[in-house]
Amino acid sequence: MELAAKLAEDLRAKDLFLKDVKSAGVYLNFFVKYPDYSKKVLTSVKELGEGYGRPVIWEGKRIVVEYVSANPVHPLHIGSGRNAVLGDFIYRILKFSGAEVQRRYYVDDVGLQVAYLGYGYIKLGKPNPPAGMKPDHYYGLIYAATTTIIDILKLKKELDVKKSSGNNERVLELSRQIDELMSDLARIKEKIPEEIDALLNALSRVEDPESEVNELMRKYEAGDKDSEPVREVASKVVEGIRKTLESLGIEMDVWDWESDLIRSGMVDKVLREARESLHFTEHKGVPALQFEGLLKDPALRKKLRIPEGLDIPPLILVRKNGSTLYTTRDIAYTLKKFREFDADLVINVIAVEQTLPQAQLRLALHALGHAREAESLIHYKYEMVNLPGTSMSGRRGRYVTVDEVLEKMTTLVQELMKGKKSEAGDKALKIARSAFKYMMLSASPSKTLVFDLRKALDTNQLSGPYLQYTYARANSVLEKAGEVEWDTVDFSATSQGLRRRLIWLIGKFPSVMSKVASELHPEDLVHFLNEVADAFNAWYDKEPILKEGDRGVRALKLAITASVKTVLGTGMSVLGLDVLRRI
RNA sequence: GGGCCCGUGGCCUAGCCAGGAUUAAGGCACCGGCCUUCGGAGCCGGAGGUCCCGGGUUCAAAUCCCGGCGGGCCCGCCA
Repeated sequence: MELAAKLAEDLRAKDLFLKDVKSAGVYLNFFVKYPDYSKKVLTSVKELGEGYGRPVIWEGKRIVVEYVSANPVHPLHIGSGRNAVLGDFIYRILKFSGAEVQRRYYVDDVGLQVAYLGYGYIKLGKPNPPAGMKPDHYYGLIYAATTTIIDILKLKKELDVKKSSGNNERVLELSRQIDELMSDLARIKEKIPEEIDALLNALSRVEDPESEVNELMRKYEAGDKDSEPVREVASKVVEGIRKTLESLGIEMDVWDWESDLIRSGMVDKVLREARESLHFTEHKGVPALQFEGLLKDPALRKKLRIPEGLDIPPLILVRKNGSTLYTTRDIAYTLKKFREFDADLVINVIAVEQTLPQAQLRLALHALGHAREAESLIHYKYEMVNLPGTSMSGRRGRYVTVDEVLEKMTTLVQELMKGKKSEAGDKALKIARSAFKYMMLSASPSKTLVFDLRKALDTNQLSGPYLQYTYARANSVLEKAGEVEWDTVDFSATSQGLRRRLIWLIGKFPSVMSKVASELHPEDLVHFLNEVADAFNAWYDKEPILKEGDRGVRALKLAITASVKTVLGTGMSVLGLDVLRRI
């Protein structure tokens, strides 16, 4: 209690827009000189404009953000959509905060998944998509069909064996699994019936398709000519993905192909480094790194942000057939990202399910002598996006694509815009994609998202457009008003009701932004902008702005409106929502 | 089995890390109002809560600690 009184005394002595400070029990009550504070806030917004609220915490840093990086085997689904939207937010907030930022997409064309697609593609005689179907959608179906058929054939083989051996329990289980896959396949077949028949026909004549896929993968990694179609089909899928990102308003600076990385010799170099490392081992007969020694050091664990209870198995570097594994290549790729951009920090936006390999990656970097890179590699995690009832699966063709969500939302927005003073063009898309991004940004990344398309398309739940609408409303008032007469603003009229609250919120914006920038939590900014929009709309309804008779008060109201517009505009553009003067 | 994450009115989401002055906040859905005035994609009012459960720490717990329960994810020569 005495401490509070003492503090009050001290604070009173300093001049921080404070009228008075009183202690009340354990609390300190601050009384702000509202006219002075308001003047400071509003003129700051006026002078700094779009720079108002710019945090300085990343000033001068060089940062690489890797995001999306979906495998080139199917279209972007809404899980990748969450990744894309979050990654883009990170790019924007870092850039706004003064960092040099580079956006990279890692095309994993060397892995097993692309080999499956390439295999099906070759078996079908390298078909082109039918007219009107995007390549990523078409080849996504081929990919799902190929993996599903191969799995069915494999299970059937086992079923035959188990039947003759009389293992009834296993027979039932296998039959059930096969039925499930058959129904997945039937669903795919509705879209590409001819291809499915051709694939079934071709694959059922192959003795062991799985090992052929593996062989194709090995050849591709080795740069064998026979495997060229793999790159070809992956490129077509990537082109489709690029289009989807474009319609989301998301661009990349660099597209890195994993196969190029291998051809550059960087992966070989990593393998040589690994063999010389103290942590090198043979695990089950193949080269690996083991981290037991490193994990015993609590200080290092902390530096590398290895979750406390996490058990880290050895990292296998090379398969028995000589091909490398994803994380092995990712070691080389991480070094490439650091070097090519001379980066202080590399942020990987990757789903939480990859926590373990990302931790292994940091440990491996450290083990190979790249301590700085290991410590400066951030895994920005986000939780999964599931569909009501099920989870998505690329291998089975069970997913909701970003394209179809955007398309449906755009149509919906167009309906709503009918009869309004809507200008044509891509405005409906801009509103729709902002609504989509808003959904992805408003929930904490640490929460699982259940994506319900019906809810996404519910007109009344389009909260992204609410911000756009409020911005357009403020803009409209200002356009009608002409210039804000800053010299005549009456700052003494700032202390009541909603004006006071609005100025308070506007003044809070810089501290909100620096918290958001340091923690990279988009949801905090989303909620703040909602507060601003709510306060502005309530105020707008209560107090006429343009019709205000008192010149000084009118100028004040316009200054507040202009500041709200600036804050909303800056906040929305950092989130990646389209800022529209009219909607 | 082990590890990590999540659990807040019917549904969704803030607040939790840095415990107090928020009477637990906002949106959807629900009920009732507001278009002769600056953009009704809006505003005002109402109803609706065991902050998953149980202990503990504290003057004070949605918030911290321990133990449960429910859901998601991981524990591959997949990524």
